[in-house]
Amino acid sequence: MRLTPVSYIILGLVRHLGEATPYALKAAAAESVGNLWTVQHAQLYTEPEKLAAAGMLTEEREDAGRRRRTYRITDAGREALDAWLHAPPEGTGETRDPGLLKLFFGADPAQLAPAEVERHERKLAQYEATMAAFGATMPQGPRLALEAGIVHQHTWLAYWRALAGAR
Amino acid sequence: MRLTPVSYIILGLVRHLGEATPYALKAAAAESVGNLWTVQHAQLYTEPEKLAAAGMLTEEREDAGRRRRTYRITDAGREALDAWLHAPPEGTGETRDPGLLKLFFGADPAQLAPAEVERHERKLAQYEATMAAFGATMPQGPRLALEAGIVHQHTWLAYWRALAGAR
DNA sequence: GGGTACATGTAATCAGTTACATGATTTA
DNA sequence: TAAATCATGTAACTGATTACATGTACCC
Repeated sequence: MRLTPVSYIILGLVRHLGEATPYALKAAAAESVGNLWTVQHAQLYTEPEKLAAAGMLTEEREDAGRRRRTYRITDAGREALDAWLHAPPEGTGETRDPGLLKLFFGADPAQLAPAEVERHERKLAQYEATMAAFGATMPQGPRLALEAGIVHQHTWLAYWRALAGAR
Repeated sequence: MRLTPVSYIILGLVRHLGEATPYALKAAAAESVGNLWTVQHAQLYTEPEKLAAAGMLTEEREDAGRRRRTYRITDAGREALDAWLHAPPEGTGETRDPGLLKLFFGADPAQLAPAEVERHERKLAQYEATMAAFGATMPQGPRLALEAGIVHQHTWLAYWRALAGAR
C-alpha cells in the first residue's frame, strides 16, 4: 500500500492520541494539523480502514450501540511513520491561495483586499490565542508549526493591507 | 460543466496569450502561475477539450504534421472568467508544505532546516531575478503575485534559518 | 417524547496523477 | 542518418470530494 500525506497524518494523530475513533481524529485534526493540511471527513473513515488492512493500525469495533471503530497504531505503523519523518520531504510547498490566484489573473486588488485582511486577522487572532493558552505545554512539533502559521499570517496581513491602502 | 481553479487558469492563460496550444500553455504556466498553483501536464490536454465542449474555448486542429490543437477564448469563456474574477474567493488558502507537516509530527528541526533554507534561497533568488528582469513590464496581476511569492520566501527563510541556528 | 446536535458511515463521482506511447524536429 | 530533445496525446487509476443516509445521545 502506498502511503500518502493523509496516511501519515492519521498515523501521527493516532500515535499521539493513543487510541482514536474517526470522530476523535476529526476533532483532533480540526484545530491542529488541519490548519496546515486539510483532511476530508470521509477520509477519516476510509483511510484508517485501509491502514488497518495494511497492518499499520489495529481496529476494534463496538458490538452494540454506535458500533464505533477504535484504532491504535501497530509497530509496523510506528516504523512507517518514523521512516517518513526521517526521510527528506518530497516535493515543495505550494501556496494555493484562491484570492492570490484571482489577483494573478487581474482581479481588482482594492476589491479583494478588505475581505482578505479580515480573514487573515481572524486567523492570526485564533493562532495567537492558541499560542497564549497552550504554547507552553504543547509538544515542540505542533508549536513550531503554529509559529510558522503565525509568521505567515503576519506576512499575508502586511501584504493585503498594503493593497487595501494603495489605490 | 463545473469549472475548477484549473479551468480558470486555462481560460486566463488563453485569454492572455490570444491563442495557445497545450504546449504553449505548459510553457506559459511553468514560470508564472505555476509557482502558485501547479497544473499537471495531462490536464493541459484534457481540460481545454472540456472547455471547448462547454463553449468556453474554440478548438482548431491542424490537418497534417503534428495535428496540433489551437485554442482561443470565446465570449462565453470571457464572461465566465470575468464572473469568477469578480466573485469573492471561495475557500481559504492552505500551506501544504511537506517539510512543515513533518515538523508538526516531530521531525527533527535541525535535520530538516538546512535543506529547507536552501530550497527557499533558490526560490527567492529566482523570483527576484524575474522581478529585476521583467518587473517593470509585467502586467499588474502577475507582478503582485510575484511580490507575494517574494515576501513569503523571505518569511520562510527567516523561519528555517532560526531553526537551523537554534539547537 | 420531541427536537436538535452530535456522530457514523457509504456510494458515487470526478479531478488530478501516473504511466505509457509515439510523432516531429533539430543537431551533431 | 542517428540520437536527442521537443512536443502531443491517451488510458488507467486512485485520492479526494460530494452527496446521501441514518443512528444515537442529550436536553428541554
